[in-house]
Amino acid sequence: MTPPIVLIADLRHYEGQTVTVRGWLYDRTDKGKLQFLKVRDGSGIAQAVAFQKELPEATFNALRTLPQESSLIVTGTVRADSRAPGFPGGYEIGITAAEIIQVADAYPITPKEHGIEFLMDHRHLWVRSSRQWAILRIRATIISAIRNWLDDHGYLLVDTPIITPTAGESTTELFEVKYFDDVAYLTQTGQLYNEANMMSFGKVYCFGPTFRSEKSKTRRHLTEFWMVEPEMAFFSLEDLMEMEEQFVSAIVQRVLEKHRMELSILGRDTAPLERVVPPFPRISYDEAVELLNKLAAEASDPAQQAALRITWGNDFGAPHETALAQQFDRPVFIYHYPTAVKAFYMQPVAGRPEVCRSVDLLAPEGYGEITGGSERVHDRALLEERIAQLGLNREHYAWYLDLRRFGSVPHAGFGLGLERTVAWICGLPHVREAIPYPRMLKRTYP
RNA sequence: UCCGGAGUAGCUCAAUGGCAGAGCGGGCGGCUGUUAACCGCUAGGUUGUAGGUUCGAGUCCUACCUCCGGAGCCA
Repeated sequence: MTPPIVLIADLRHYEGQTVTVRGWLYDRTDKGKLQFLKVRDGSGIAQAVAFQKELPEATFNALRTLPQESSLIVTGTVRADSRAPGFPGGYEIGITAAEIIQVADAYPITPKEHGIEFLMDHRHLWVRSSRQWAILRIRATIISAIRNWLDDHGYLLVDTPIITPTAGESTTELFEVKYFDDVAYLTQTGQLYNEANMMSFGKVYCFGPTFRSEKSKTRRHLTEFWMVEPEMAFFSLEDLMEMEEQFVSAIVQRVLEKHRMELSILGRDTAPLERVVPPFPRISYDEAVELLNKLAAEASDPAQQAALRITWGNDFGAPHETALAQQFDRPVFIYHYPTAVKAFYMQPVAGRPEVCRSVDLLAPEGYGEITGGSERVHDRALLEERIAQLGLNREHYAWYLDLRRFGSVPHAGFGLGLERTVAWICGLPHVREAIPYPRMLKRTYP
C-alpha cells in the first residue's frame, strides 16, 4: 500500500503510521552512521532520522551529501519524541525510503547570521527561512481577519483604481506613469473613490496596494504598501473611533488565536497583544501637546527634552508618537489635529476651525501611527473653499465635488497601513520584513 | 534632501603605516540522538572605485559610488 502524503503540520495525527512528506531539506546534522534531516514542506518543519543500517546504501549516501534546500520526498514511520525539533515539533519521521528531486547548489543563506543587504538581495530565498515564514503566515491571517471582520459587519468591498488622473492628497509623493500620450499617477489612496462608493453602498472599503514616492528611509516606510480604507455614511468621529477599536482588536485577537507557534518563532512577547481590547484611550491633540511638553520638562536628558518639546500647531514626529504611545498599555487615539497639518477634506470642528475632526491611532511599543482618519467635509461650499485655499486645481476635483451636490451626508473613514500593523503584531524592527517583496527608496530587486 | 556609520574570502567579521587572518559555508575524512552539533585536513582575496602622500597603504588624505541607521514626510 502506498503511504499517505501528509503535511508536517498534521504529523501528530499519524503516530505509528508510515507516511510520505514532500518538501525541502532545511538543515542537516551528520553523525556518521546516523543523520538528522530537518525537512520543511510549507506547513512546518520536522526532523527525519536516517540510520545507515536501516536504509539502502545508495539512499543513505545520497542523503549524507545532500545540500541545504534540496528538494526531496521522504517516507517513514511517525514517532513521538520530545527531542524532535521543528515546527510544530515533537514528532519525527524514521526514514525508510527517500527520493531526491533536485540536488541544490550551495545555498547562500546559511544558519549563521547575515547582513540585511545580503538578505534583501536574496529575498526570493529568504522567504523560506522560518522567521520569514512565520511573518508571512501572520500577514495572511491579518489580511483575512481584516476582510472577514468588514464583510461580517456590513461593509462592502468596492475596488478603487490603481492608475489615477490626479493626486489624492499631496502632489509631491506621486509616482508618475506614462499613459499613452498622457501622464497618470499610481494611487496613494482610494479614499476619494470610496466616498463616491459609500454613497451607493453605505459602508464600503477598498484594500490594495498604494504608492508613495517619498524619499523616506526609516523603519516605518515603504514606497509600495498595502492599505485598507473603510468609509462609512452617517458616521461621526466618535462612531469612527468605536469602530476602529473593535476592528483592530478583532485582528489582534485573531492572530493570537491562530498563531501562537509563529509568534513564538518570532520571540514576540504576547502580553502586550493580549491587552489589545476595547476601549482604547482617547486624547485630544491639545492634551497630547500638553502631555509631551510635560514629559519634556520631566526628562533629564537635554536631547530627549528637545525631541519631545512641541509647539501647538506642529504635527508629531516619530519621537513624539513613541513617547505618547508609551504612556498607555494599548493603542491610543489622538483626535482633533490642527486643520493646517491635515488633508483638505477633513471637517473642521464647529466653532473652532483651527482644528479638525481627525483621528490617528498610535500602536504601542513605538510602532507609531497605524491608522489615520477623519470626518469628511460634506458641505459643498466649504469643500470648494478648502480646495481654493490650498491652491488645488478645482477641475481635477469636479467629480468629487459632485458628491456634495447629490445627497451629501456626514461621513467618515480611515486608512490602516497593513505592513505597520504586521510589524507591530509580529514585533518586527522594520516594515521591510512585513511584506513579501518590499519596495523601498533603494530597492526594487528582486 | 540633511546628519551619522560601514564597505576586506560565498557570508559574518579581525588585522599598531611593515608577510591579508578567523569562524561559518564549500570540498575530503571521522563520529548512532543532533538541536546554529563536534573533530581533523583542504581550497578560497584586484581589501567598493579613481587619484594622492610614503621606502612601504586594508590602514593616512581627496573625490566619487554603494549600503545601513536616524531626521523630515507619512500609513
